[in-house]
Amino acid sequence: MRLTTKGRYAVTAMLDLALHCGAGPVSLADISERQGISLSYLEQLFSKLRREALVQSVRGPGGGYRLAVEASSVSIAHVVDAVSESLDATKCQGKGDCQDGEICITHHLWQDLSRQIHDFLDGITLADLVSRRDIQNVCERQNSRHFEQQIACSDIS
Amino acid sequence: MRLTTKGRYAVTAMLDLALHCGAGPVSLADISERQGISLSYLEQLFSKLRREALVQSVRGPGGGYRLAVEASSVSIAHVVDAVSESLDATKCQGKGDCQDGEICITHHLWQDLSRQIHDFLDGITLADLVSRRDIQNVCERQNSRHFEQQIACSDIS
DNA sequence: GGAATAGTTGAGTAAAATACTCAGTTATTA
DNA sequence: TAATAACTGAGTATTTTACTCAACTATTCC
Repeated sequence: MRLTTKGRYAVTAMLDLALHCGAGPVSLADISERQGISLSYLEQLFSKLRREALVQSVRGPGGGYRLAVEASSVSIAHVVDAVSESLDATKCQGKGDCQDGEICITHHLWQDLSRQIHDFLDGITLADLVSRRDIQNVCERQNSRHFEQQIACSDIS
Repeated sequence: MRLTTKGRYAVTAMLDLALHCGAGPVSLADISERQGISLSYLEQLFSKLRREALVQSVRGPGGGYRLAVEASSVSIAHVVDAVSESLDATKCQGKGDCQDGEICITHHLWQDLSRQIHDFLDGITLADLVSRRDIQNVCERQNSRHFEQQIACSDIS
């Protein structure tokens, strides 16, 4: 199992999208600047997020991305999964052939851990995060650095 | 955060130790054979486990390793930690300087997840695993492949 | 005392994954 | 038609993983 920059970036970008979706599509350039993620890397991640039907794209000037479904329907587990970071902690990806085709001695332990992590992240949606005070604070600080696109985080329902 | 082969191997080896500690020290060669882990790699891992005072070594013929403390006092979190796999899911290792010296928008989420994982693995000890029926079954199968060292898993209290 | 055993240490390394960059294309709008 | 911004695929530097190898030290048994 691994939760690295890729999964973290995907969640960060999706949350940025959810926080700024009040005024039409959000461009990757904006997300890149606000969240400090390379534009080219975002393009790769959003390619996967779009294939998983988590976001919709709008091309051309003024275009960008918007959530394909409501923020309250997007779980963090789904986002991490979409960029193909496995939340599975077992060696065998749950198949049970960890040691010479048979189950290894710690298989059930990692299986239990995987369930624990998945259940936790599946129980949190983007909407949950948007409504958190600590996250709104960080968002406002990020906005205040970019006057040209100052959309209050609290604009979003 | 990452939980890869390194952490899994460490837990597997420690569990093997706990399951076979009935008859004196257990050699890394035995663990290597039973669990399918390279001997040289085990040496590296046990070097760390010894520094963390989780195991004691006995040199010379008939030597090997034994648990330095009771199996009921060794949590899985401690073992994973000993081989320096971080269970922390944040980018900043909990410091809160994830984005240009300030907190990033998803910091608290990853912090919550880290606590979740840590609490889960800290609540499980080697003794807990030793007493699990499914693990005893796997252990017995592994033993039956090595007649020369057939010590029933159930020998251990 | 000498041989065998088994832990101890440090350096090195092949393979894989991560985290990107770059160059170019396509669709849309002003 | 020019500008914008999504889309795509190939390539690549860096890091990490998962080891190997070689040498050394301590202990036990004969």
